[in-house]
Amino acid sequence: MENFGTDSRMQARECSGLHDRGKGVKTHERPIKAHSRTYHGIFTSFPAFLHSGLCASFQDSESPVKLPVKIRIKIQTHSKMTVQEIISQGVADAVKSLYGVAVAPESVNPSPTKKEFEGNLTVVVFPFLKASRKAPEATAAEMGQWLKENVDAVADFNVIKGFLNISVDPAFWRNQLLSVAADDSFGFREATEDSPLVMVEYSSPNTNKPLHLGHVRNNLLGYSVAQILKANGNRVVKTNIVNDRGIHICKSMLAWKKWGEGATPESAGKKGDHLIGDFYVAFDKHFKDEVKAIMEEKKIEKEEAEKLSPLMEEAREMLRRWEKGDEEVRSLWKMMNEWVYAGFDETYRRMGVDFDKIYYESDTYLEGKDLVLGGLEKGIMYRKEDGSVWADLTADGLDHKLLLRADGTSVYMTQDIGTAKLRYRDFPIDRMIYVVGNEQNYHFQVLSLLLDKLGFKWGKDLVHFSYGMVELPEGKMKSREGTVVDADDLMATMIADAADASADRFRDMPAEEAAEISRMVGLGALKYFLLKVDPRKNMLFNPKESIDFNGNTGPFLQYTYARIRSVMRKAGDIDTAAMAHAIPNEKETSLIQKVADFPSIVAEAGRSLSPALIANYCYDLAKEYNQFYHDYSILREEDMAVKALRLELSSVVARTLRSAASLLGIEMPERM
RNA sequence: GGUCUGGUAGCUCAGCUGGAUAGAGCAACAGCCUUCUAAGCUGUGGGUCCUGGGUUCGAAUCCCAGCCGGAUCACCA
Repeated sequence: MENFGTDSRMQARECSGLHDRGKGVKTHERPIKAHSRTYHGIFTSFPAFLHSGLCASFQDSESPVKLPVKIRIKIQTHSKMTVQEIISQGVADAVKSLYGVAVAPESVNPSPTKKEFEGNLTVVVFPFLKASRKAPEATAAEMGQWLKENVDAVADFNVIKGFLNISVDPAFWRNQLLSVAADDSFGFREATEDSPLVMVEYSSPNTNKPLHLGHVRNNLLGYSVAQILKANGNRVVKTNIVNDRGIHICKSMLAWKKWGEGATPESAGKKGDHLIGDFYVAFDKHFKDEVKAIMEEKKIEKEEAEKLSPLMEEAREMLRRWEKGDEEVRSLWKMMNEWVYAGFDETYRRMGVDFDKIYYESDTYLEGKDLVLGGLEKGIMYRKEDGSVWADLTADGLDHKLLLRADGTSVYMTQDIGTAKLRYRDFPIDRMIYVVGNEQNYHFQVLSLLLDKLGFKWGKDLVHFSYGMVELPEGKMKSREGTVVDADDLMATMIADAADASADRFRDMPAEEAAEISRMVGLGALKYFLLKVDPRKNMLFNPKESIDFNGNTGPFLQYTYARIRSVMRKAGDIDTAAMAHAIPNEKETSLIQKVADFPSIVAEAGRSLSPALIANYCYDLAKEYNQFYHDYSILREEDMAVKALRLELSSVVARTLRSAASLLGIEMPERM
């Protein structure tokens, strides 16, 4: 059985040093186990982070809304209220005025009215029944009447059971549109010097093979989370820990020495990471053959035969030489790693992700030792008779954890402690987010505790952004033969498919522009496909069924954007003055309402670190716009005020779509 | 076995800080391009929201128990 969820673990057993955080692909095939369960939890156990200062304040532009006389003074202190905020405040005032009970406006939370009912915003009045001491219907009616009389924005209301549906004066929606349009950074919050400094670690590959689908999910999630945090006014440092040392690299190196015949990326005409990956596969093939031969010759079990393998012994010897700093091994290692980095850089560039600071495990793997020994002195750790050093975490509901072997060498955990130390030395970070697959949940739980004990202020609240595996249909994956869903291949396929799908449209277009659009669309489809689902969930990827370009997809968003841009090109300047008296119709109103939601979506995505939330918002907005586009003409509209309003609305929708998509790393083509 | 986690339409998924008749896309079927881009729009069919209890005016959503799937519990990383 091939299983990508565990291949590195299995190899690691053979010796030491394989640490590939960025993966996360496995076959659909499952081991037979009596009872087992999976962890897909995103925030392992550090909810404090979620409630700390990551939410945004937004809505910045001047809002010319008129406020009701009675409460004007109170509201003037918040001169930039959105329609929703006006209603929330109004409801709070209604409860106070009618029933003498104080309610926080933030707790009111009016929701968009369902399509089947009349109105824009709905308030559920059940929570106020205690205050009113009346039936739901009577309470809703009373509050509705009060709002209609006292809040200018409220044009009308209706009551169904305990639901108070409020119709907002369309003029307020128009003013909302104007205020959104005037805000160039609508939905985003600028970072200041005092903003929290957040470090996001993602990708984290091994240097023995190219990036594959699991890394793609990791990279896109990490990049998107960083974008979302930035949009919420955080200072963000994107980082990557490259596992550039260990037995796995030695295997590739050994294979290259034995069978490589001096091949280089240039001579082989291959990206460096792919070339190294090939040698890794070659090693494995020879190793397997060798083990099989030994098993037959000596009539022993596989495990014993593996121990006797001369090939593996050679690899181990190479690792020992590497650790001693042997010049020949080191220079080969350096050369081959350079090839891999060149290949990775190309993949990252194509994917559109980047890093502010890259750490290499060869630099950090010795770093944690001092901290552990320091912890030993402080009594945080203890030493066993054999000399190994442990932490006792039973008080926290976990086990004893080894930190230094009897021979004094480090383990994975120690390395991560060391890396944390270096990072904190380089950046005074307030928070740390590790984008690593859910298989490492336990590791990060322990790491959090240990860093906290060792005095890292962000240790306790570190976030393990834990995402699910990408599963492939049964039998599809043959890792040892190197037939993973390769990141470069996948991207190339998507782009080629996009080009095919667009062939007709590209006829009158320069080849260069056509290629650029295909690139955006192909990658947009891939990114949206991977980001629209809840990160916690395992996801199925069937390479045979290519990713769709229709329906709830990235290209759908891009198409909507390109369509609007096309209209805007034909429209010329918007007559803003004409718009002053336009009254939006029902559809326009609901679109404005949708757009106005964007800042709160960004804030919520920041709180819950959820690219999927952004993706779903994009889809809803595009869907709504397409309906509007279909039902109403813009350029042919004869009423200039209405035309101006529709243009402005279209322009704002396009801008919001582009902003939102940028949080997912998706680019918007001007035409397609 | 302990811990964690997922189970919503044929398929892929939203909804989960409790609110109205559970929503999309794909697939199937039926419509809409002399009109701003049909990668679009409209409609039809399709559901024991895993099961059973509980809390509540109200549960897909919260709690408990169970069933099914997965991860993890290494001197591997």
